[in-house]
Amino acid sequence: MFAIGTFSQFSAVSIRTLRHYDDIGLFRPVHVDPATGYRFYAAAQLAELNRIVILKELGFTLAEITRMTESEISGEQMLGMLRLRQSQAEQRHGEESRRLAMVAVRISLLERTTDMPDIHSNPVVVKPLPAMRLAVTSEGVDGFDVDFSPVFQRLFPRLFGELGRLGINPTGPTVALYDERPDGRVDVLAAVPVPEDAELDSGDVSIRVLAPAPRAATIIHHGPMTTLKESYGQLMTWMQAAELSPTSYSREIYLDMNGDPSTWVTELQFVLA
Amino acid sequence: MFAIGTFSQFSAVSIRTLRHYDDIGLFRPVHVDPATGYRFYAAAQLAELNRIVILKELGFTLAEITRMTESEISGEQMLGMLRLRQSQAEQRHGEESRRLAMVAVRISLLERTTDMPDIHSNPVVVKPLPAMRLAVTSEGVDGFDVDFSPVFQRLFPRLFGELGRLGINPTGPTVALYDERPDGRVDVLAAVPVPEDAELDSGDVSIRVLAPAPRAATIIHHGPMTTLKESYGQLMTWMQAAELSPTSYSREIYLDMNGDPSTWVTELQFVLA
DNA sequence: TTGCTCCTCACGTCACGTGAGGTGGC
DNA sequence: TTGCTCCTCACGTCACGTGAGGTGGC
Repeated sequence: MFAIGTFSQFSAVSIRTLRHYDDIGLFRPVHVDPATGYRFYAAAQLAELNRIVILKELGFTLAEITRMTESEISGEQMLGMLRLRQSQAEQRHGEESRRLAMVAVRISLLERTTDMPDIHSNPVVVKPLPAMRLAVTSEGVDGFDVDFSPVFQRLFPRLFGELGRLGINPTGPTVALYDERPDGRVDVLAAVPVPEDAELDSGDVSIRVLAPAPRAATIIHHGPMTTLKESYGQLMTWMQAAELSPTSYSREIYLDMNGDPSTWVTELQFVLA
Repeated sequence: MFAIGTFSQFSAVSIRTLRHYDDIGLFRPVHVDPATGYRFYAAAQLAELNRIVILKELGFTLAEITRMTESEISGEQMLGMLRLRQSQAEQRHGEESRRLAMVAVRISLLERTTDMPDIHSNPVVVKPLPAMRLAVTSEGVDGFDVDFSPVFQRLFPRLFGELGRLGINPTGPTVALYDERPDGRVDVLAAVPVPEDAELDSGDVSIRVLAPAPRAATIIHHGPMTTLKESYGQLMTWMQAAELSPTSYSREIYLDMNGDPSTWVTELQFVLA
C-alpha cells in the first residue's frame, strides 16, 4: 500500500485531486487509518484511477464518470456515450475554429488601418433579431443611388397619420427597411412596431410580421442620416472580411432621434444566411 | 433612455449580464434612479456594449476587457493583444483537436472488439515521468524473443547484493529497462531507485539517472510476468491507433510483487517523442 | 387590485489550487 | 527537537443563471 504522496507520484494525479475524488465518492483509497485519517492506496488501484483519467481526457465530467463506474457499462453503451461525446467535441471544436477565424479577421482589419483600433471604429456585432410585428407603408424607387429623404418625408407622415387616426400606439422605435421587388426596383418601407392585437389594412398602411433571425450583422451609427453610408461601408467591409453575406437588404432601427441629428443613434442590420 | 429590459432586447445581452457588468464596473447605466435603483441606459451606450460583446467573443476575459476600456488602448496595443489571443486560441484549438482525435481512437478500438469496453480492457494513459536516480546492473541479450527470467535471476541478486553490502536502501519500486546497443544487441537492465547522495560504481553495479520524460504511454499489467506480452500488445495497439511512437525500448515498474504472482502489479512505460 | 418590470441578496456551477492551522512518526 | 507527510476546513476561480422575497407604476 502506498501513502497518498507516493500514489500521487506514480499516477501523476495531484494529492488534492485524489482527495477530491475521495470526497465525491468517485475513487476511494482501499484503506483509511481510523486514528490519523491517512489514506492508503493499493498498486492495483492504479488501473481504476487510470480509467478515470482517460475518461476525463476524453472530456467527460466527473459526474458522468461517477455514473459510468458505479453502474458497470457495456461496450455498446460506452460506444454510444463516446459518439455523443464526439459530437459535443466537434461542436466545441467548431466554436474554437470560428473564434480563431474572428480573431484573424480582426487582426487583418487592424493591419489595414493601423491608425485606429478597429474594434473601436468597427464595432460589428452578430446577434439574433427577435420577431417584430410592424405597421408599414412603402414606395418603390429605382435604386440605392437616389436621395431617400423626400421618400421618407412622404412615408412617415402617412404612417403615423394613419396610426394616429386609428389610435394605435407604437411599441418600439421607428424602422426603415428595403426590399427587392420582382421588377428589379427597390421597395422603401417606413415602419414601426405595433401591439399584437393591432389590426389595420387601409391600403397604404398594412401589417407585416418580420420573422426572428438567428443571426444578423449589426453596427451602431452615430449622427445624422446623411453619414449613414460610412457605417454601411464599415459593416460591409466587415462582412467581406468575415466571409459572410446578407440574405436581403438592410434594416435601419432609429433608436434615438431626439434632439440634434448629430446625436442620433441608428442601428444598421443585415440578416445573415 | 431605456429601462434595462428594453436595452437588453436591443442589445441581445441578458438583464442579468447587464447587472453583472454594472456590479464589476465594466459597463454602467448612464442613470440610476436614486429612489428605486432602476437602471437607465442611453441608445448611444449600445456601441460601447457592443465593443465589450465583441471582445468577449474573441475570447478575452471580463477582467482583460475592463483593463482595455479603462485605459484607452492604441491600435498597436490592440494588435499585440489580438496576436497573444490568437496564439492562446490556437493552443486551445489544438487541444480540442487532440481530444477529438482521442475520442475517435477510442471509438475505433471499441468497434474492433465490441465484446468488451475498451477503456476497461485497454486503459492506456499518457503522462509525464519524473526523473529517477537508479542503481543498475545489466547484461546483453540477442533480442526480445528469449526468456528473460534466467537473466533477471542473475541480475537482481547481483544488484541487491551490492546495495546490501553498501548499506544503500532503495527509495522506490524495482525497475527493468531495455536499451539498444550500438552492436544491435539489447541491454537488459535491472534497477532500483536510490537516494540522491548514494554513490556507487563497482563495475557491475553503477548509477544511472533517467531524465524526466514529458510524455510516456503507460499501462498497468495485472498478474505474473509470463503474461506481460498481452499488456505489451494492448499498449502497442493503442500507440498504433493513436499514431504515436516510442523513442526507446520500454520500462517496467514492479509496483507490487508481494504475495502470489497472480496479484502482482506492473506498469509498462514507453517514452514518447 | 392585479400583472408587469425592476430591485437586491445569495446560492450554484466545475474541478480542483491554494493557503491556514494543526497533527503523528522518523 | 526538527523536518516531513498527511490531515481538515474553507475561500477563490469565471461569468453569469436561477430562484427567493420584495417593491413602485400602470
